[in-house]
Amino acid sequence: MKDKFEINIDDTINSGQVFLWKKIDSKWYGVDGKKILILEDKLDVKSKNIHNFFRFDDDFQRIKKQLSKDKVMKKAINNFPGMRILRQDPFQCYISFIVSSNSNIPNIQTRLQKLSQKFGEKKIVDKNEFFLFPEPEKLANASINEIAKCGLGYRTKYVKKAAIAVNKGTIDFPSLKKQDYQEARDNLCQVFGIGKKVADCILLFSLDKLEAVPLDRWVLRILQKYYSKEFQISTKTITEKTYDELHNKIVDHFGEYAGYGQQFLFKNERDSFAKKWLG
DNA sequence: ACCTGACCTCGTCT
DNA sequence: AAGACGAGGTCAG
Repeated sequence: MKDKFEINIDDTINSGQVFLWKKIDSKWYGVDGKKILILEDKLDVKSKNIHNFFRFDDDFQRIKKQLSKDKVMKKAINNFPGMRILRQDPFQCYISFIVSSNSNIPNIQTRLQKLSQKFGEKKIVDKNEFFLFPEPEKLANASINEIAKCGLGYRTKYVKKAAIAVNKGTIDFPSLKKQDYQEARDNLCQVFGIGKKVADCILLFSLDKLEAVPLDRWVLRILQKYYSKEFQISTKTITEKTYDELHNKIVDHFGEYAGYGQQFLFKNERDSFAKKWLG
């Protein structure tokens, strides 16, 4: 209970999970699907939205304790004890990570802002203008040309197809939530433009699969740097096969909350290189 | 089955 | 100032 008050909003927002957040006069405003969430210094613990978004239903102490068996992890958690994994709107999360491929954070943010502005509903909150995240139907029916204007490059066709899959019901988020990790991931990977890394992001950040560990360039670097003995990383670029092998070893080592742990390692390493976060 | 290269775009660096 | 580089990957050959 006490722990709920120790959340660090800045660290949580700036950990590469979410992109449509903006700080205005010491308050964070963010788009989460069809909602605009407002985060003040002290979180409103009674708000159902906040409860859900910050995963208050998780036993964070237990997660922390289990992950801290590993020394490097323990240190990373101690550096950012107030950071949390968020439970995002699944469709927004899905599109966000599809457009994230081979990109950096400012770039991803711009794309999502443009998509929302073009296809999402306008909302005024506290005299500030926001755009809700577009409905699947809206993106599914948008022309390739219009989507391309949002600066998606070759990801344009991914987004269009992915939105169609959701609109048709081929991809159904509530069902994916009920499936186990492997099955849900296999299903997500059927979508054109979703590989294992992107699938893991969607699973971890919006579908309650805390054992999903997105293996990106950063995580590989981290593993090479601190875990060369535990997991021998042969290549810099990860292949289909090595992805699963490595993932299995990681879950073996860190346990069922490995995905949660990955976030701490990631945040810790990124901040030591002072990468750009959201403003 | 693996491995390699191409891929859109944008911000940053030189 | 223009050109190269690389960024939280994926797909096709």
